[in-house]
Amino acid sequence: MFLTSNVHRAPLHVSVSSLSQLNSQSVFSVKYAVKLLKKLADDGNFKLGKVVHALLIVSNHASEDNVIQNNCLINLYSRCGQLAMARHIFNRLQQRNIVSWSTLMTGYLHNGFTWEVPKLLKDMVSVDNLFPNEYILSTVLSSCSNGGLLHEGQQCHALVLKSGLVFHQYVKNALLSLYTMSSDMEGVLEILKSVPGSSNITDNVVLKGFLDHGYINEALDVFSRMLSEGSVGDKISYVNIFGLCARLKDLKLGQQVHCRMLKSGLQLDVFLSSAVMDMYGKCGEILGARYIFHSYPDHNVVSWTTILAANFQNECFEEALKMFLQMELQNVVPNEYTFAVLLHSCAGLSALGCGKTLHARVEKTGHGTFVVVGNALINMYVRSGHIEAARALFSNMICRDTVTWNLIISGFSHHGLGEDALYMFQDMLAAKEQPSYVTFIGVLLACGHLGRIEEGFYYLQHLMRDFGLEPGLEHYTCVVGLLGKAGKLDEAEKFMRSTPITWDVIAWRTLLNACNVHRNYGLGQKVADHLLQLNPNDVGTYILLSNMHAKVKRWDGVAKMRKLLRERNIKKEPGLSWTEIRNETHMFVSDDTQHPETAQIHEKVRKLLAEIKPLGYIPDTASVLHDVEQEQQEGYLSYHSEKLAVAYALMKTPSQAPIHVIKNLRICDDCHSALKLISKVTMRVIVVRDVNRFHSFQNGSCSCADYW
DNA sequence: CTAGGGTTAG
Repeated sequence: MFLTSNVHRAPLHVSVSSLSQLNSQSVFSVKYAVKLLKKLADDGNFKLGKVVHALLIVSNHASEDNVIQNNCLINLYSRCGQLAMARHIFNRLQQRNIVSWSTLMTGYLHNGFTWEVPKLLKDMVSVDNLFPNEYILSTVLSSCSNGGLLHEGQQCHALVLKSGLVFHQYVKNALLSLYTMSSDMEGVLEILKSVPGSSNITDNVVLKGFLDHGYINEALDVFSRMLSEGSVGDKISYVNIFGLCARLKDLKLGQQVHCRMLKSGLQLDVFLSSAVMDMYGKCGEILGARYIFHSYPDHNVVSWTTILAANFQNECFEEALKMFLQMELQNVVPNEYTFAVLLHSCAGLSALGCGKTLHARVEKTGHGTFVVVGNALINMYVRSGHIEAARALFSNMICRDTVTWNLIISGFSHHGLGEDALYMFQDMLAAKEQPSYVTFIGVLLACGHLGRIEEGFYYLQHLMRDFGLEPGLEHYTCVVGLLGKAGKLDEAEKFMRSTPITWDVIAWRTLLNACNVHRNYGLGQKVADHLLQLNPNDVGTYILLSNMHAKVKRWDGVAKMRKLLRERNIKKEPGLSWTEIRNETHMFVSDDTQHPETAQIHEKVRKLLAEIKPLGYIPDTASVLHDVEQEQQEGYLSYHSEKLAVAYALMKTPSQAPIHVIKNLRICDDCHSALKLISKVTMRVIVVRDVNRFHSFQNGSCSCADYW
């Protein structure tokens, strides 16, 4: 074993056998023993450390009053994770100094016993009458921030001020960490303002602190100062700066930083490669993330989870699940974040079977008790249409956070369970959980479902502000939907014109949709014109407009829309529906003839339509453009993808089983009325997830109350 | 002889 000494002399060759030569008094100078012990402590070499300790005892070099050497021994044992031994030596010291205390404290801190460190400080002051120096204070402050000891930390701050050691950089940085830990960013700014001087470490502490607490402009300030001072030097700085780019979703900036990093010659390590992957993933550049993943092949759980997350964030859900299999083959053990990403990927696919398998697994491994996993499970069940499973999970959760509440509230809203959503919101307030920006989107959606206009406005104009939240575009769009659904179209339009905000396509389409449902042709045309001005190639607008023309039987309008679509060569996404039967996903395209059982499926659809005709089903030819761009054909309706999927599921599942179908577009009017009646004649629950919401068809009606 | 900053979920 080679130990390289940091002093100017030839490297020491130290091994157990060569140490036996040291068993004579002449070789063991005190100075040499200290150097040796320091080296062994730095390397965490417990085995050799013990040998040296033993030799010191045997050779009568271990005396209780050799303070420096004993401090080295305390350091050695605590650095090797042998805290009990370190404490034992400390207890037996005849003489000790402030370094003995400092070393012991560091031992407690690094071995996770953070709460013991302030107690040691108390003992040190009261028993030995020593006043803390900069070493002691920075260690105690670090212990307080690591252990979340806010109260003790504040007391230390008082000591720091008393001693005048704030101006010591180590102490200042430890204080900054403490204030960051307690989310007191104003306190951080205060310290930065009053204490001059900053190192790379200061920059990194505050950069990460600002980032974690949403102080983005302050983080950018730090970054630009680092650039101007040329101090973007080491890996940790880059990790934090990539975090900033990821947060900003600024791909250009991220690429520039990446270039700078490459030019500076810094080599990737597992932290840095994860940070770069994460940046590319969050900035929507999945290829960049994959490139980094392959260029630094020494992966751990975190870097694996990062690449899985990058795939998930870029909607490569299947790829994320596939890569997990590779991860398992490499014997990398997943953690709670890994499971959260996987469950969210299942949610993206509505892959219930896969989600359930993962659910069983996290229950078995114990990961199910982590909030991130619980949240991901709720999301997975919500998004695969099993709102009751989500409800049960929610009520069994041991600890919940804001996200948990947001998920269940918006889950209920998307499933048309407005009452449940609002009750949950009340529960959330009763549980003293702070509602967030996202919470109110779910709440306003619920108000929309229930037609509670006044209540919605109360939340928007008063309650949100009571919680210090400024309503945003999403909330205002919910209000447009709320007014529109209640048929107050002119008010909705007035609201849009009078609210000083830049409305997006989604908001205008919400109004257009309301005009469509309420057959307000005049306003609808106006809104559609505006929408087409914003985006002349927007397929969604053409479809809604055409449906509207059809509803008021303006066939010339329908024909015009089709002509426009053809002229502008606008291709519509094909309508797809899929359903999972016994862990297998079956995909259907409208007018599908690829499926091996096409003949039987079509026969089933015809039978179902014949069965519901006596209940009042009239094929609605106007909806056709929803799924095809060609001229409408007689009988074409029968082959809409969701009808095929439902028919197939009816053929292949037991008579009591609920049916779940996922669709990539909005469900069309005709399928909607057909499925309502099919749910009645077959006595089945049919849940369809379309792009916007869930439709739960049961006994002839739908949870969306025929408005979507 | 003793002290500080880094990656993954929404």
